[in-house]
Amino acid sequence: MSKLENDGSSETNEWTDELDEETLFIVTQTFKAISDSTRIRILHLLSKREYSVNEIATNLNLLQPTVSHQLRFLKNLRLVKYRRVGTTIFYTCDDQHVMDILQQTIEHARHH
Amino acid sequence: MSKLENDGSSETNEWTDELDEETLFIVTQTFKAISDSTRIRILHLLSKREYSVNEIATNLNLLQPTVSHQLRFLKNLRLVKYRRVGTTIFYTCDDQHVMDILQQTIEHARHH
DNA sequence: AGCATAAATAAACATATGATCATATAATAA
DNA sequence: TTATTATATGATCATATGTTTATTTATGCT
Repeated sequence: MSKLENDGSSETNEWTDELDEETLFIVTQTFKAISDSTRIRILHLLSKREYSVNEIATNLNLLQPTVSHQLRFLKNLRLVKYRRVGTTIFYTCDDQHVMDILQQTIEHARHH
Repeated sequence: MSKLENDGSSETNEWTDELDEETLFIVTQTFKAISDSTRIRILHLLSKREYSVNEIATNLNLLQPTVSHQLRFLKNLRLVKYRRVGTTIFYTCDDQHVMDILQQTIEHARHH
């Protein structure tokens, strides 16, 4: 039996398994999302409460289109979601796993 | 008192604290290291046991300079370490925190 | 020393990425 | 409908990143 197959007859140790293309893609995309300082600052801000695009721009001293662009990136990866109130759009975090990893790593970095 | 200062008179909630530049830099660098498919494949391979540069290249079907290049990146961030045996250099993982996060995220990605 | 093997480095190139400026769209109010 | 506000989108540009080819360095062997 090739090591790419698995008939279920034995324990599967996921840690030592080969990485398939799709998994690899998801993982790279996930980490790319949180490997840019602007996106990290946005996510970190949103971890507190919801913010509108303009509020994010003001708070982080960024241009509105910059924020909008990065929010689209985060939205495509379903890391944030939004709700509309009139012409204003409020964004919030939508992936606890990623936020946990981010927070974990921020604390790890601070302690060094 | 500015919010950048802290006299220790109150509880410090690190989650809501501002992100200082240095922390931000460390975090971005850390995630950049694991947001490239080649580096992920190398780290994933090294999670099993130590490998020489050539073994990595052969296993992952990469050119030797490509592997060497990425290992230097990982070494600079102290994510891997090495030992020399003659002309051969064996690399191993050297950051359990990052390896944990990587493995966590691989499993998270696989389950979707 | 001369040669072979393993790894590192340098230079060149193509591609990806993020910020910015200008403009378009959407919702609301007058 | 027109004006206003908030957000999104498109185009451009500069920079960053990853791979490749060629070469260099380091070690060990005869």
